[in-house]
Amino acid sequence: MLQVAYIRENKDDVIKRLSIRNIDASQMIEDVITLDEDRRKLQTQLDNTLAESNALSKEIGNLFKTGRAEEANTLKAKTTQLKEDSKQLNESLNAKAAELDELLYKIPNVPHESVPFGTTESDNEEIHREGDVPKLHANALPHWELAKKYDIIDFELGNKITGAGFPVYKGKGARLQRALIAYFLDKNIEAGYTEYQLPHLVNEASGFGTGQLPDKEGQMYHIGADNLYLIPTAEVPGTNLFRGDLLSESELPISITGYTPCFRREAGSYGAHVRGLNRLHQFDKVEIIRVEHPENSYNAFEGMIDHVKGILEELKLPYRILKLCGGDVTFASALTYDFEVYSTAQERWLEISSVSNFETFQANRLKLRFKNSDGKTQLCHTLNGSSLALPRVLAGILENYQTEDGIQIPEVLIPYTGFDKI
RNA sequence: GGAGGAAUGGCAGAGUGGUCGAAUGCGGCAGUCUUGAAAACUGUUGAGGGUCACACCUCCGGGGGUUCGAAUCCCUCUUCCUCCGCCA
Repeated sequence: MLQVAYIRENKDDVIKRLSIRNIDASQMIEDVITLDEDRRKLQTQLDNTLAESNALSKEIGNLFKTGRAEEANTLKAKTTQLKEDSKQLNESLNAKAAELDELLYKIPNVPHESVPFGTTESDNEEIHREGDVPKLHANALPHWELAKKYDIIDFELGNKITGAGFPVYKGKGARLQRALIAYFLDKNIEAGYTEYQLPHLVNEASGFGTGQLPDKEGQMYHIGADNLYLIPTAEVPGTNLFRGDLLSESELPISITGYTPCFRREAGSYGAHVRGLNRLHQFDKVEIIRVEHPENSYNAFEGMIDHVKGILEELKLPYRILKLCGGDVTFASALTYDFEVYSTAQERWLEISSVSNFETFQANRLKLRFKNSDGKTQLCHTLNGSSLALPRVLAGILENYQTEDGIQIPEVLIPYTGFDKI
């Protein structure tokens, strides 16, 4: 959520930069400013009314104490009207504030100045490409065929016990999966991240904190009986760890990593290009999360990009990095780079990581602040990225490392798997 | 799941109807002393809104209520602790 004070002071700039997302926010911004003015006027009126009745109450107390009950009772009568006024003012104030909040929830983050204009993913800007696409043998298969051939992932079993999009990993498939998780976590720890094990269910307040609620409610699985949500990403519990905190400057930066399963409803997305591991309702992911000093957040962002690059290069997977255009950058993000691995057998790129700087957008909702060197409280910047999302990395490995007589295991993973071939 | 107790500032902990945004201790910050540091001493130290700055307003787990007035009384929710039951 953008800060009202920021909108007020940078009105034209906010409108201009939101236009990079291909939206005309001028009316919304005007409305925010008007609503905010109204809200402050009501607040002042309410404050004055309360001040008056506070003063009267104090006087009444004194009168009672000095035994002048009659005078006190006269004053009491005067408070009735004030009470009525403040009640009404309070109601209008709440209504106005709710209206303002509702509008603010609808305004996406202001993109970073480097974000290119664009309307769809075809306008994303490729900024880096690395690794050679292997030449596969004539009988090369897509990963869902390989999974069946080597009996390492069973999609039908998942259908039986849960439904589509809940694969069952078996034997070496399960071990490879576990190896990847351990390898990613170790790489992250080596880079200075602290490992966390996080809850897989979160409450409503957490959903609001990172921005999944109220807008994207339909993307999360909801447990009605307990009013909890299954996490769509470790970002939600991981970032909400710091909700409401007022940190000292010396506590920054905070860098954490965690492995969690992720649950996404992905309503309506069925078809050829979501086959196999390409899109699932449950998948595993290792996430990196940072809470940063605003002055350092873009350094941190670059560091996260280099870190993910390093992992992909060790795995020797061909990948590219896209800078997302205004139309594709997510609601809460100011700048997002996507990593994609080339799936040789499918002849297409698969997104395996998304690294974002949210600047103060999440921190404002989370009330995540720090005390700066001047002793002033200031919002932190939050960032996160996948390192990495498992299924598509697995798809990439299976497809790119396949040979006529089996699938090679990337060298760095062998110590984790305990075998070098499937 | 049943019975009881509790929730106060960064932490510990007092406060049971007005003078309480809140004693005291620890911690933090600044200063004195010191070559420097420690110790000691002195001062200072919650958050949000509002204002040019003051004033002023809100916040004692969340929400609601009683009262002229609530940290304090009532209702409700959440969380924690103790005991019992169940259990990986």
